[in-house]
Amino acid sequence: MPSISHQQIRASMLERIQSGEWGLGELIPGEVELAKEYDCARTTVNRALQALADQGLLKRKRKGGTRIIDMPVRCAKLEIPIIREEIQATGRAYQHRLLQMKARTPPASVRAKLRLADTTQALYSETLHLADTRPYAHETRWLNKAALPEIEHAKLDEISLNEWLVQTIPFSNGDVAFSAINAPKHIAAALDIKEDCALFQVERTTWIGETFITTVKTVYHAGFQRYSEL
Amino acid sequence: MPSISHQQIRASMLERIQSGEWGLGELIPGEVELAKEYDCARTTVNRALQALADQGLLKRKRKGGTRIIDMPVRCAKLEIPIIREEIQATGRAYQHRLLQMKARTPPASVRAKLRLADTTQALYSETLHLADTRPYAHETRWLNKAALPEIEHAKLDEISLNEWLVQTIPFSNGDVAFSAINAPKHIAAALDIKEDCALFQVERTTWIGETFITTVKTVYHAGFQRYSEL
DNA sequence: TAGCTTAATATGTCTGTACATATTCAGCAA
DNA sequence: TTGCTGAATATGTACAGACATATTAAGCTA
Repeated sequence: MPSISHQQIRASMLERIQSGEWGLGELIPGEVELAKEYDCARTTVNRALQALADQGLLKRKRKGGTRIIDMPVRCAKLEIPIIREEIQATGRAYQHRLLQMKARTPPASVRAKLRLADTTQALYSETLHLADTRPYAHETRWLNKAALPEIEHAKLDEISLNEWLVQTIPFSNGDVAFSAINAPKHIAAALDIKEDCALFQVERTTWIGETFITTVKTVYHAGFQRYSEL
Repeated sequence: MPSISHQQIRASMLERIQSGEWGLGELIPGEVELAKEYDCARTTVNRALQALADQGLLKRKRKGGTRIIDMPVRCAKLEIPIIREEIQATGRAYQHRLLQMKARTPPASVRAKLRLADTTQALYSETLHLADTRPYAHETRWLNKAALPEIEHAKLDEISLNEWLVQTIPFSNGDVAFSAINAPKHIAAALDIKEDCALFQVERTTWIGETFITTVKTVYHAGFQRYSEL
């Protein structure tokens, strides 16, 4: 007879939390006691507890014991897919147009994000992504050339700059900010909508270690929604 | 001399992935081999590998081995704090105003979200959240009365409906959608901004098991940003 | 009473072993 | 060739034991 699994324990504990058996901020029994209750090794209970703590439902402290979080903070795990994937996943055809691309001296806000010196130039680009020939998103990007000398040889007419980066620097660190903006004239024109229409905007900056790679603003078509479970 | 920890192994492996030593979609050595390399128990390597797999960098299959993800999907862990906390964290004073609250027959879209029958009534409310007396966010909520009979006795002049729910049903399931909207007239008025200004909107529906609790639209003040690392 | 020291304690984590389970692959049969 | 069967194999996971470490609480001292 197989003994209880850490997943079962985790599920059982989740229920005890959701049902209110273990109330907000309350101290729950120690690992040894729970191990006795579930009739398994302490290691197994530990694993279940750590998972729940990772998930943000428990707070654990040495000697202090484990307690239910007092002020639960909702967390949403948002996936930010590659635009091509996102479009093709809905069965539509993907296209992209490189509207602009040239080396320029970036404005101060971008210099700050990429940690660039005042005089340094960076690669500026604007790309339009289309789904079945209809505008899907508009992307404004600044790229630190020093971080990516290979960029000169990339065939950016075949794959989008976006995707070239994912292939070249697949696992970078980064931050994101979500916001709403009124469409400025040139973006409204590109997306073929009225000026001042409310649009969903994602700003992202990525780096590896001390090297700042790129910062990008993606503005989606009108009515776009980003969805997630929690 | 203490032996290597699973965190160190994890960091080391992350580096090997980021540096490209282990390329996209590539098969990496098995647990036993890595354990030998890092001079530790297989369990320890396993733990590190599982963490990286959870994080979405690796894909593991029994007998198949462990490989680097071929098409990495960026994930942002977004925290959705209680508005009061969010405001007080910036050192400002929090206030809220219950603008409206009454039982009504919800429109079809809300009925669908809360899985309500055509005739059922639900509790409708509008709340304005303020930071230092300035409008911060406007909240429109529908609440399934059947799921929460205790609502009648809640003192909603003392704490916001929002917070009453967090205390009563702290750990529910849910989904969220982020989008941008042009401020409709009544929200523009409440937030004291111009009509049609682009605003960040969060729509959330929560449930426990088969019981649908509430659905809420939160519209934030102009210029609001939701930030996250990835 | 305030401040320091020490013991008690709950979680954190590594080890080595054992067995479970999914998946691949080679070999054989129809 | 197709389909089945069983062996090989990499990960998944449980266990017991040991030690590490942070933190609290109690006891002692000035």
